[in-house]
Formats: sequence, structure tokens, C-alpha cells
Amino acid sequence: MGRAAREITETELSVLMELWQRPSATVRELTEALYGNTPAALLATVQKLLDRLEAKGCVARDRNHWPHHYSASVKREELVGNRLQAAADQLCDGDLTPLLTHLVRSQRLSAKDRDELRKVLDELDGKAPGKTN
Amino acid sequence: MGRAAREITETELSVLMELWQRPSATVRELTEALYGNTPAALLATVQKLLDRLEAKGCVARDRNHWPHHYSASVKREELVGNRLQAAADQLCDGDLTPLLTHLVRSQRLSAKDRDELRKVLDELDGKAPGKTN
DNA sequence: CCATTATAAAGACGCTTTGTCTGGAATGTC
DNA sequence: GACATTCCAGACAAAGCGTCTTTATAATGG
Repeated sequence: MGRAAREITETELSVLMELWQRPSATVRELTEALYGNTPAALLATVQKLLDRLEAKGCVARDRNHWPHHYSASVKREELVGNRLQAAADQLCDGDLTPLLTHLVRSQRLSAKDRDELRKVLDELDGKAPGKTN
Repeated sequence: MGRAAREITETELSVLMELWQRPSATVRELTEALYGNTPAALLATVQKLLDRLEAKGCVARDRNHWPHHYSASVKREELVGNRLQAAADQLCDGDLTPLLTHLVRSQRLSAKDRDELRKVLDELDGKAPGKTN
């Protein structure tokens, strides 16, 4: 499944971010949201970005509407996950655990964050949340 | 910290990987390890890769030796950490927690992995009090 | 010392990607 | 059918990448 997760550009990401905030949108709406105005040049630019995002499997377009309706076909969490998995594949031989360990250790997590994580771990263990908070 | 661990190319990474396996190395050694032979062209290629890695702050060179000795100036864990932080900055507003949560949840961690993580969390609980919720 | 060899430094090259824009084709509205 | 909007294909410059060639510089053996 090498499909969806390819490299997303900074600019492409800005378009995706707008899409994540709505169910769907037209090129004009997105251009307006991103740049504040909508000259032909910018419309074409955004269109091209959408084209490329579609090619990368991150955006779906509904050609039944006129103008076309675009919507994100990848959730933010998926994109995050893909990017991390890619990092793990490249740098950790595909194993995410050392990456996680390092991250948890190096990052200053608040007690609340740690609790949160622990809860997730417990959940995965399949047992009821051990210590009640 | 806050260093400039910029984008590392796949090819550059292959050089870095070799460097991580030794205290230091010459261009010739690295070329031999990577390609099996050392024609002038390849030597120059590896040299250029090292130049760029040096510019990106990932490699240090000792000009007192002849030929120069190169060594990695970024540890693998740092590179991992930087990459994750970059992902968090871009996609999670700099907050690594949702990223961690998603990762822990989506990835199938073995019971041992979970234990490992829990231990790290406990360790952090003891050391850094964090904010009491 | 000089000639030879190995290394370093600088740059050219072709290629791909990225962001932007132009022009023309397609589609809808009145 | 005339017109405006939207889509589409492609051009374009700039930048990054991997590779290679050329020139300069340092070390070594006569």
C-alpha cells in the first residue's frame, strides 16, 4: 500500500489544512480562505495544488457538482501516522518502539500527558484502567 | 538544541548510516563501504554528500588529518527526534502528545513494548513532578 | 627539490520537484 | 447563442539532488 502517504509539500499542506476545516469546498472558496482574494492566477495555483494532492491520494473531488467539490480524503491523524511510520522505516528499521521511547523520554510531558498515555496503554492491554485517577 | 536538522536526503542518509557505524572515516572508506569500489567519480559524489551534510550540521570534519576525517555530529536518536518534532510542529501545532497517542494506539505494540513504555513513564513520574492535575 | 599520486574544492550537467502563471477548452446560465 | 465561470494542459523559473569533470592543493618517493 504505498498509496496515499507520499510527500506533502508545505504549500499543499496549507490547502489540506483548509479542507480539514470543512466537509468540502470549491477552488474559489479555498483560494479566498488562503489568500483573501481570488485572481485568476491564484485560482489556477490552488487548482494545481489540488490536482497534485488528488494524485497523491490526499484529496477527493466530486465532479458531479459544478464547480467541483473537493474534500480531504486523508485525515490529519493518518497523515501524521504515515509520516511517523516513514521516519521509523527510514531510521529505525521500521520499528517504532525506540522512536516512541526516545520521544517520551526526551519530550517534557506533563503529568496529564503521561496519564493520558498510560490510559491508552491500559486500553491496549485489554484490562480495565488499573489505577483510577 | 534547536539545531537546524534540515531535510536529509535518502542518499545523504546512507552516508550518515555508515558514519554511525564508526567513530570516523575518510571519503575513501565511506565510498568503499557504500559502493564496493572507489573510482574518482564516486569519491567526488560522496565528498559532495559529505559537504552538504556538513552544511546541514549533521557531519563534522577534522581537517587536521590527511585525508580529512569525517564523523557524524548528529546521533540517530537526535535525527529521529528532530524529524518527529518537525512533524508535530507542522501537523499538531507543536504538541507531540496527540501524535504520541495516535502512534501508540495505531501501532501494534507487543506487551513487552507496552511495559517498556510504562517503565519510562513511571521513571518520568518520579523524576520530574510536572504539573499536578 | 621535483615528479607523481592522492585528496580537496569548485563548479557544470541534466534531472526532478515546486510554486506560479497563461491560454484555450469545457460547462453552466440567461 | 452570448457570456462568465471553471477546468485543464502546459510553460516557466527557481531550487534541490545526484553525478561527474576539472583544477588546485597537499603528501610522498626518488
